[in-house]
Amino acid sequence: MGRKRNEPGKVRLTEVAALAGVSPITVSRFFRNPDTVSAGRRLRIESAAKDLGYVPNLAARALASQRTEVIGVLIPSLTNNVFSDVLRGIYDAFEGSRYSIQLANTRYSVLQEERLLRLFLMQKPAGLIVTGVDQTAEGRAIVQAADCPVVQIMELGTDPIDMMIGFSHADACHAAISHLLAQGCRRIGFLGARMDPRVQRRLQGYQNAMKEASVFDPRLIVTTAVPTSTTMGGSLFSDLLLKAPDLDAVFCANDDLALGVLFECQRRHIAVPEQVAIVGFNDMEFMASAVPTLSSVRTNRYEMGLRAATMIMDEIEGRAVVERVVDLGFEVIERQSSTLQRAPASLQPASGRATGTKW
Amino acid sequence: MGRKRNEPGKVRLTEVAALAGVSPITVSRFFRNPDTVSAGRRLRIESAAKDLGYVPNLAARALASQRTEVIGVLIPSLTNNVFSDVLRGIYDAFEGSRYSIQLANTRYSVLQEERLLRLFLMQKPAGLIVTGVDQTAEGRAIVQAADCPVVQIMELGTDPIDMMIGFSHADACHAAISHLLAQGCRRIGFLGARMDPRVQRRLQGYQNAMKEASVFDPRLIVTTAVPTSTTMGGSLFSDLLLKAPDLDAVFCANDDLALGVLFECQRRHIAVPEQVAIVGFNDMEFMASAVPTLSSVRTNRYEMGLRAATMIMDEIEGRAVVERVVDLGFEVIERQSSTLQRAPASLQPASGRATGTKW
DNA sequence: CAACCGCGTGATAGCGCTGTCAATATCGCT
DNA sequence: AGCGATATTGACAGCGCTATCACGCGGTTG
Repeated sequence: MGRKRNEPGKVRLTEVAALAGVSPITVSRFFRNPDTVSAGRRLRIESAAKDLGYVPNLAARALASQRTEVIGVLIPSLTNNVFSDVLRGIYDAFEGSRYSIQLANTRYSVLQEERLLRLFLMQKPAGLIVTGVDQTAEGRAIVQAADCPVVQIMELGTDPIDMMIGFSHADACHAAISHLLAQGCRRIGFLGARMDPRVQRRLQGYQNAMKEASVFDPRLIVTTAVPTSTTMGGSLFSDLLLKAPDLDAVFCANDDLALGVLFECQRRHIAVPEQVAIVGFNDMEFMASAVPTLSSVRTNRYEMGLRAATMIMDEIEGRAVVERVVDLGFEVIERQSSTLQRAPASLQPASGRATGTKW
Repeated sequence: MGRKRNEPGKVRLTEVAALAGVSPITVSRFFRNPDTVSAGRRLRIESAAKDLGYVPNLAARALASQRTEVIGVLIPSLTNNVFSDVLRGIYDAFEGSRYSIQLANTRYSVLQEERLLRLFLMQKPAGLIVTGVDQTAEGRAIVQAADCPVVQIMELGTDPIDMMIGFSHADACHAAISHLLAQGCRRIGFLGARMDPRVQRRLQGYQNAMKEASVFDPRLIVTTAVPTSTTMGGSLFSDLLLKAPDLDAVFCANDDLALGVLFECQRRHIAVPEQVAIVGFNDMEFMASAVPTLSSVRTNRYEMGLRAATMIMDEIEGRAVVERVVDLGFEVIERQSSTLQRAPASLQPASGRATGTKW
């Protein structure tokens, strides 16, 4: 009965301890906090471990210590480059730290998200980063059960699970529309793909801005549930032209769409910005090199990832995180595609940053 | 001495077993393989687990069973969308399976890669997916020590660690240059950024093709170590124009560069393809919607990820993987940007696929 | 009809590490 | 010299699960 013992050739803490002439617990301490071990033993342990090629067993460590150094990250999509920027920030922040990242993608499904959160829970993660504020009640409960620091990223909301970092998509879009209105545009179209919660909020910002200026017209809105792409930008724009041939500007909920609109304009010989102004969203790198250069709304995605990760680490390591809801703001980048002769570009771009609650 | 016992309120296998009126080991079996437990107990265990909100402890499972269900994935960059396509394939393949993915990025550094492999080793991964064939000897040793299925992706090589899936970058580039030569181009530039091993191999393919056609000229090559971007495409092209004002075509080692070249041509009023033909690499989505549409070399990135993951799972689960080195080939997609009047586009695009060894 | 098989179940011991507490060594100070 | 404070080390037990073997039971086999 029982299981067979300790196959030879296996290198455990015990083997290292034997070779170094110390007790196993001292070796354990050496790996966790070298400073607590005297210099002499430190050297002996170090060389013993190297000689034997010792590799710590993370599972045993996690079981004994009742915690892990795994940070769970939940994002809706791997394809959308918006998230790769955020991820880069997250990975950069954890780089060199003892934490490792477990990445999962929800495919924009809250049920999937729930399932993945449950999976994360089995690992007893040290921290969680989740996208958006639209978790199910069940999802929130699971996160709470994980009993670890949590950061919601990408958006802001009134009821954070724990911590939160993002910006107001509605306000950002509102600012972009205001810019177009200031340029004299009145028939401003809205193109949106995928229509995830954040794009919905941009649409809300658009509607508010248009209504405030008394130029709202539902025919100016064209959306699709299909994911964003450059080609989709072209076809949504074609649809829009049918519904509203008199339009003078287009706001695109993604830069991919904006690029597609630009190409479609080139194809149809529509002058940009003279006949149709274009503004995108996210300020991807290519926007600045297009011809004409494309206006967009800059969002601080890399910084968002970086700071979310830092907030998690601060919280774990007992450094009080005072700013638990961070508004990173945005900036409307005015380029040629939305700069009309009749109203020369102002030198100070409109930018938004939280001063207190929502701005 | 010792540690305090079993705090109450904690739900372990034992608690579920007690409520269901069976032994803990039966509950363990139920979770691992429900079929081995009789129907009556199965139901009792199921409801007991649900009532108590039981969550298995992965660390304990891993420690006791001496294995995990973690697949380690090493890629050089999160920003480069080439890898996000591969990743999507990998995630899709493991979707719904019991495996979870641990993703790490090497930032194109073999030392970093070594460090990350060592980290993976501590988790006793069930499988590894690594990018490229240029691991250090030390890195290969670590991978071998992991004693699990390994797939190298993105390229092919003569000495696989275990399994391999990719295509020949040199051949793919060679085919693209052959296409341009067939169109009558002779002064074909090469633009490359980052110059990682795969881009180096594309450059090699370019050089071979140009030399075979006796039109090689080192002044036609412009590269940079800086990462690729659309803006970089424009500036590399500007550099190239200074070195070789008489060029009639440009091959770009990335589609981002190709887009940048197109914009730079628009800016300088250079007619594409009449004055300068353009071919990119990877066939990103936007290439087909540009004006003019941009030629590129299609690579099967999504399928590569999908199949790499499948190979890993097959190997773990004992299904023999016979095709251990898979050449996915590529396809030169001829679009307007490289279709010259003097030589109308052939209806059958050049495509390459391995027939035996290297083709 | 004994021997045998296979299924479902349980008892036991152990996976490799760390939390806890105790013991000892070292040091500064009165 | 004597005392407490601090640094360093060790013993022990246990983290929650599973590998292994043992056992009972009904059915098949020669």
